[in-house]
Amino acid sequence: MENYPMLFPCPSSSSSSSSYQISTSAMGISHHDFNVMNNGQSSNAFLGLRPSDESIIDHDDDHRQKLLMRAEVSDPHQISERSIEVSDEVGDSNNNKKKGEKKVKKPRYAFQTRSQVDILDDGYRWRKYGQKAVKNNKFPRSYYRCTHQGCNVKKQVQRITKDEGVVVTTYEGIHTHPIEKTTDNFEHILSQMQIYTPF
DNA sequence: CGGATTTGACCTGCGC
DNA sequence: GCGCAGGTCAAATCCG
Repeated sequence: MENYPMLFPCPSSSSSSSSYQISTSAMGISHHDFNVMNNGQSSNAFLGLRPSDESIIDHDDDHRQKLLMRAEVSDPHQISERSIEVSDEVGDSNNNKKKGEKKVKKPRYAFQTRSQVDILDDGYRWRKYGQKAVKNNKFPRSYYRCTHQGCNVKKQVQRITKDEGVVVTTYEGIHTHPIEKTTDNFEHILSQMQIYTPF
């Protein structure tokens, strides 16, 4: 089984409606329930019955709408919490922009993880190319690029002021290559997360 | 020595 | 047009 990025926009969605395929194969999150928060309303989505399975989450046509998903690990002994934000900014496939052409934004996926470390091992190799202080946040935002040749995926990592234990990782673009480390990637992330207990 | 990181400068988009 | 904030570049530096 090859490993692909955890999330990617549905490529076959030719209409203007926005749907997303969630590939759970990359990180083996095949047995976790996802509670999808959408404008305050929640509905359940179960992602990835088997490692090769994909689920599609639809949402309505508001062009810049974001889905907020809260994921909880089913195992009660290993309760952690993370949320995934899907920013609906999928451009056309033509990324080489010429002069005067409108800039095409790539889809972005943001993950919130409760973790002591900023950099989670997601199986890809990243090179840092910038760091910037952001407004209303005492922690700087770091900018990374995938080091794989020809792969233009970027990610931003930022710890939030409101809750210093939470790291927001934003991915931009789609990897053009399989994941570089194939073993236990998601377990690795889980092991780096602080256990979250609501009490 | 080569690849990764740091960091100030520069670029760009956006709101006023 | 101007200023601000976010994003990127690239030279210097670090480090294995």
